[in-house]
Amino acid sequence: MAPSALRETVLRAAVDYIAVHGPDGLSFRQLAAEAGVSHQAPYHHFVDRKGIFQAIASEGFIRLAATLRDVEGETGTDRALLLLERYVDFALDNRGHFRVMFRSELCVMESDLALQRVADEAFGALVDHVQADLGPHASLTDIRVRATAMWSLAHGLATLLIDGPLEVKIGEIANRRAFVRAVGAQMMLDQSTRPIA
Amino acid sequence: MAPSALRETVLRAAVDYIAVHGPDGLSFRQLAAEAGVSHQAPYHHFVDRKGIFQAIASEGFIRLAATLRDVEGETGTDRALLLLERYVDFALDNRGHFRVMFRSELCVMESDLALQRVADEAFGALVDHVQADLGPHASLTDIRVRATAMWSLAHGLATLLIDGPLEVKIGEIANRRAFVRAVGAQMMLDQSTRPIA
DNA sequence: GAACTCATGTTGACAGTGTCTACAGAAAAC
DNA sequence: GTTTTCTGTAGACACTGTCAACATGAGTTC
Repeated sequence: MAPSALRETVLRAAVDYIAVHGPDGLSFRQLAAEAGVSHQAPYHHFVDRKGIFQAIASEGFIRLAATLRDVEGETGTDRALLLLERYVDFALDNRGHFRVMFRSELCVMESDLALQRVADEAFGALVDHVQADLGPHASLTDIRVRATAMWSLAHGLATLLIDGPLEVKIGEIANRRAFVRAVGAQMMLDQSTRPIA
Repeated sequence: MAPSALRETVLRAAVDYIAVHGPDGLSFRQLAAEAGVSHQAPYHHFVDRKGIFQAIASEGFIRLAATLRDVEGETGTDRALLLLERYVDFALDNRGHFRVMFRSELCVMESDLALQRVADEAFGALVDHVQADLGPHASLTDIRVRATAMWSLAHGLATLLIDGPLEVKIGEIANRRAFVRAVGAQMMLDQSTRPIA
């Protein structure tokens, strides 16, 4: 067996489970059983039950950072819409990771410097885009506010799509991409160009 | 003892616990012990472990609906900003509820029609505001998109403030109210009136 | 008033869980 | 060649949600 193949096996199984059932019912012993090892074997790869969540979150933030860094758009609005779209895509394509990344009870950032660093990387990617958008003379406050606004919109939309009652409340969403773009445009285009009812 | 005083006691204790530690580690037996009853007594008031989460979510949606219905603002922007502010306030003042309300693994809407109804009420309050804003000739699509955008922004911001690494990433937020308003204004004012860097 | 129902509590048992400790062998380091 | 480290096993512990059986007392029905 390749070095730490068990770690990889267990990690994949955990991510898959969480993507479907959420993180709460995840059982270490069951993961071990599925992997065909004793109930204690996984603990040599993850200190804790929390350890596996930290690993998943870390992987998630690395992917998210890469996703956001990849975004390139001409104008500010273009870029903003793309960022929103990619963020939501990431969340839906990586439910198992996304559901863990923002749960402070599961993966405590404070105690894990490495996790903190990759999370910084992801948020840094967003801030860099905003900074490039607003120009070199933007105040720190403006950057913080705009970055938070964009992040909130994207995060809220992603969360409501994954866990929330959005689709139940709002009806079937035929074309998700188009819907996400419309939501983004609703917020990020200036009023004059918005389709007014 | 008043009728179902135990139910109330356990419910309060659970909400308080969740507000601090999150829902995952919540132990029925511990709640029972704290209330000074046997470990099975609470099960006469909540069918399940999930039952208590459903009860908490239900209470939360009722409060949220009332909060949103109370909002009255002159212009559309005024009202939108107020809705955002109240949503975030609600989340921060009712962490115990908020942390449960949007976790589909904890409280499955599909199986609980009453819960579904109160959740509808809350989202309906938002939609009504949007509808009043956009006027009687607004298309259903426009209403859906705008309501989703506002809800996403509010929900994302609230989530990031409660559970997420926002404050860690963005630095100390001296005046939360002002910051929330600034984030809202960033998104909801038209470009011409935005403070451009 | 007697009998019955039902809500609310009790106790005991069960399998499943995370975690601790102790131990075994194989690979790597010295 | 010896020692240390990595990766696995096994058993035990307290704790959990849940099931079943039973106690009790208040209200209802006849």
